[in-house]
Amino acid sequence: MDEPVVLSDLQITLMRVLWQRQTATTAQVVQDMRATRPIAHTTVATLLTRLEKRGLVAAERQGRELNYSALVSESAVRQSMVSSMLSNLFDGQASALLSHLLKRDQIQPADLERMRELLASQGGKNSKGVRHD
Amino acid sequence: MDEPVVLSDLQITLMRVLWQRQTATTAQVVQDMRATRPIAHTTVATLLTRLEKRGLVAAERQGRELNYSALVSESAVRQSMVSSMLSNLFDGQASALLSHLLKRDQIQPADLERMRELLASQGGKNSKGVRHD
DNA sequence: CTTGTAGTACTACATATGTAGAAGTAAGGG
DNA sequence: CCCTTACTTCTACATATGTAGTACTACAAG
Repeated sequence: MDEPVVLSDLQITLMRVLWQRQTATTAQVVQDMRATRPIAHTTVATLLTRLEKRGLVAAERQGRELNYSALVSESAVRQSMVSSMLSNLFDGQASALLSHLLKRDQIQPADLERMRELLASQGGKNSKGVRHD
Repeated sequence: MDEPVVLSDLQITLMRVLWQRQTATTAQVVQDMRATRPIAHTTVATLLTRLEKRGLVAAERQGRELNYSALVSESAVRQSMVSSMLSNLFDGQASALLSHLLKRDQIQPADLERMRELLASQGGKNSKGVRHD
């Protein structure tokens, strides 16, 4: 297993662009990121370079442009960040996290419904068919 | 509302000591933190000073010692960290987070049961009895 | 008193991160 | 061909963080 991947908010915002578009040039990343907040082209370039140095994204030359693509999956990042938060703040108890969610975050009714379904479908008392993707 | 409180893992580890013991001297924090990993007394002192500067803990002189106590609740920290992660990684969908938990983290059966109870007690209003079984 | 002990305060340094200007350069429009 | 545009690369700097040594000091044990 690779080490846990910890990313800052900004880095996640950037990675999300790469996860959505399979691959993206710096300019495209910039464009998407600007949907949220202003940021300089060079800033994004720096971020990408650093992420590349860290082995989290791959850069491929396309003429004079660079085409970036993610080397870590969104799922993997979620994995390490969630489990880190879980063990750090909730004693590793998923129920504690859920409890917090229910108490503090206003959840859309539809979302709540979806959560119920998820739990229902997730093995009852005897969840024999353990599957993972 | 205060700004969102973002803490590093190490800082959380430290805060947890303060949350558990109502109040603690540097030495006590050091002791508790050493339960997990080695760390120098002065390092902890530095961390505490910085957290104080940030207004997250209060220091009270007790002779030549300093007695620290938390100024932010664990709940508040959970709040900001969870909601940040939620919006950053899960599009703000609690169900997506839950789904991830169910898929990727191995949850104790008892914990799973507890989660079901939580959801059951939560939204009687909107649950239209959509049962899956 | 003398001295070790333990505590705080100060200083230091490496790394990560956010931020972006400046310099260099290739490519397209005339 | 020349200039503007669009890119990358380099350099720079402030802040946060992890880590801890050194210096100073009060106090307890002889």
